[in-house]
Parts: sequence; C-alpha cells; structure tokens
Amino acid sequence: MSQSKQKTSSDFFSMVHEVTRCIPYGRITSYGAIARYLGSGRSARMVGWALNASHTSKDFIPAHRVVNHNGLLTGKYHFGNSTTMAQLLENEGILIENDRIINFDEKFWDPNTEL
DNA sequence: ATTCTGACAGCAA
DNA sequence: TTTGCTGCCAGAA
Repeated sequence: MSQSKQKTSSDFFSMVHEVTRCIPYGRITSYGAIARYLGSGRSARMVGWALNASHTSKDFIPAHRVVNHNGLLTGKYHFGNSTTMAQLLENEGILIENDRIINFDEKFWDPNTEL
C-alpha cells in the first residue's frame, strides 16, 4: 500500500475532471452516470460541484457535455452566458431545443460502458 | 466543530 | 400527471 488514497478529497474532483475530459466530441453524459462511475450512484450533486471546480482547472473541461439525466442544460448559467452551453453543444452536432437535448439518448456517452 | 450549500436523482404524496 | 422532499458527499464559512 503505497499511495492508495493519499488525498481522497481532491481525488474526487480530479476523477470527475478526468472522466469529463474523456467525453468524446459530440457526445454527452449525465451527472448520475459519472457519479455512478465514481462509485457513488447518488452523489450526482458532487459531480456538478466538481464540474464547478473545473472552471478553475487549468485545462479545458467540456462541462457543457455534462447534463442532468433529463438532458436539460441545468448548468448553462455557469458558462457566463446562458446560451454558451447550448451553442457549444449545437456546434458539436447535438440538437438542442428549449435548453434540452433532443437526441440525448442518441448522443449519450456512458463512462461505465464506454470507459 | 457545526452548519449550509451545491451544475442531481429518485421516490412520495 | 406534476410538484416537492429527501438522500448523497464533500467543501466552504
């Protein structure tokens, strides 16, 4: 046992950041899926929180590809402009209407399955 | 140390 | 059916 769990706290954020960056272009996922991948199925709130910290990250994290299980752009207001998130997603070929992803199921990317 | 919040999700009424 | 409450875990005040 060397460095199995040197900093469980920061690891959670890093984990979310890593998974989020692993989301392929034109794909999306849900907070619950990532939370489930981390081992805590119902800790989806923490995922959102970690994504909030992603804003402070040095690297660009496609947090706009992470939405709630409804495909609704819940965190669009955190991108500065409420339209930025939808614009980015549409730019990647994702259909959005009323801040909701139309082909959510089609573009859904599950880390538990894909990763 | 305690309390509250937070980009969700699931279940109850 | 919709609406709302709770549960989850960790970080900040």
